[in-house]
Amino acid sequence: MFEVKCKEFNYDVIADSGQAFRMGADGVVIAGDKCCRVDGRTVVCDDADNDFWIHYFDLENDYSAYIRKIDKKDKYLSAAADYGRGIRILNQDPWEMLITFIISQRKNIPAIKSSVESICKKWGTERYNKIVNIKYYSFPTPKQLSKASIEELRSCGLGYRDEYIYLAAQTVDQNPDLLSALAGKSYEDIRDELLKFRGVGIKVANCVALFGFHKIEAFPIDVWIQRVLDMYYANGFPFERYKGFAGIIQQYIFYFVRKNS
DNA sequence: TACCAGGTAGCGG
DNA sequence: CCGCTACATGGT
Repeated sequence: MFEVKCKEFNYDVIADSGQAFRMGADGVVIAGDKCCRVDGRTVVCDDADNDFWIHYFDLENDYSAYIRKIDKKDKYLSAAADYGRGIRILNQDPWEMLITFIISQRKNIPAIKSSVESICKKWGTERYNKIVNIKYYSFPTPKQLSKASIEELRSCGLGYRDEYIYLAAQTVDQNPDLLSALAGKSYEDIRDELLKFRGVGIKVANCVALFGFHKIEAFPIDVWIQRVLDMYYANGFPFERYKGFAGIIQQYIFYFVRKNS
């Protein structure tokens, strides 16, 4: 258990910002095989996991510095950043991001959460955390998920994505260091390697780079972001101004447009 | 009940 | 390089 010191931290906003699919409205977060409960600025967890959660919530970084760089003349972006105060780009597991964002394509967020929970319940490990006082299922490891057949995967509501998940699980299970080897590489190298997975296009690759490898220069463009670019930035989005951290800007926009549509 | 969802692959031009 | 379409399923 520990207290969050930074100013820019709002659990409800983070949990509803579409980057993690196992953060509940009740404050319970499941990541990999760990869990915690967030109550305001208190993170309740095993003390042995304090450092894990500090990194998970990216508490080492100062988000007010990014907010200050936003062009005040840009009314839309200023409003978005104000509305999404307390957002942080989480440091999530690359494997978990790869699978969940392959699932995410052409699905709404409640449907994504539902499929992810089904997969965890079927192939994850049942656990109990006495500090948080909950029973939960860990996210399946590549080895665990590699045991799933395409038919079993489809029963989790994956639709045509069943084959994508199956192939990704086989690939990572047979190349256990494939994803960890990417951790220190550049955004471009990571993106290009992710694009080799079947079912991973530019948008999913950018989400995995951003949320799984913390490459904050990645700028995923989904239907919502595209709408904003078309409506408010018809003459071009100022990527140059936000070079190096456009992914954080993107997250404010995504949360803002989705909550106000 | 239609319509849409944090898209991608495969195709034709 | 573009634009177009099929794709399975569930949420609203």
